[in-house]
Amino acid sequence: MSATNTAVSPPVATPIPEGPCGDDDCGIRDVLDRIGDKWTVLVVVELAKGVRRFRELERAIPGISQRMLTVTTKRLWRDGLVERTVHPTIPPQVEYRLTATGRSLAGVVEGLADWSREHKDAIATARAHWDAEQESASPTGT
Amino acid sequence: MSATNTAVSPPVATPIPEGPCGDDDCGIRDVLDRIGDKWTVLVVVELAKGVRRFRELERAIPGISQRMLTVTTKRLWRDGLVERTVHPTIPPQVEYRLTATGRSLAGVVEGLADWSREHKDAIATARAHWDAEQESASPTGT
DNA sequence: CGGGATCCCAAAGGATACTG
DNA sequence: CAGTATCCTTTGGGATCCCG
Repeated sequence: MSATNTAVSPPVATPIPEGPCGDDDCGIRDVLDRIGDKWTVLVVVELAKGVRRFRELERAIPGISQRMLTVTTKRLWRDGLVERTVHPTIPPQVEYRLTATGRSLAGVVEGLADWSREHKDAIATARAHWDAEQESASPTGT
Repeated sequence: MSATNTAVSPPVATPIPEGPCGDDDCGIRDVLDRIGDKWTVLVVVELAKGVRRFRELERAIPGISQRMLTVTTKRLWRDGLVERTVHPTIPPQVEYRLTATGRSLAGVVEGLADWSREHKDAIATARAHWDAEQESASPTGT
């Protein structure tokens, strides 16, 4: 099958680059490649609250498409950050829960959220200020 | 070794205010929109080491294009995370340095890097396991 | 040196339809 | 319910040229 595009099936080729620390990278790229996408951390945060089924996650994370939820959970599962329990009932029931590694990630992500809450006002202010300056510096005409 | 949580040491006690964090987002999206791109944190980490000129940053961060460095630094500047000092000499000289907010972000990012270093092996292993299982579960051709 | 402006491509992600 | 397969739009970001 010639997959023209990135579908849901192949998360197969995602290299884990080497992170030489002490000089530049530190392996930060590695983390960001893992959690820097649009939904991963939200799923992790939600799962940090307890076991969730697919639908529950979908409802708990407003705006996520079911495709992205599938992709994201699969990726987390693959990386050993979540466990996936399938109950072969009808209708099917699948439970997701964080592994120990996943929980540690949730802890770190807390630090991010914390930082965000602390500084988001300052950032918004700085941004507004900057925008004002730029506008007065380069008036667009009319 | 591990900065499991709040790694930034806020000047005033921030005991996780109110509870938007008990329902969904937490404001994590906000952080990720800011640092989730390809270069921002690398620039922040580099600037955490001291004042840098444009060229110095470019050389310190292998792979970055000068356009992305411009975009990234400007974004950080706009958000009040870096200061930008222009020396109107010939040739021009522009210095970048982290603001207090920027430094606090660098601290948080340290937590991420920390987590990455701790768990990257486990993740790589889990991933290899997963891939093996999936391959044996859906043989592509043989 | 330190950018700004443009072009262009690749990847991420949203919408929808189908299945067990 | 819990996915999978496709299609299509949006965005990120690399390459290149030009300018003060």
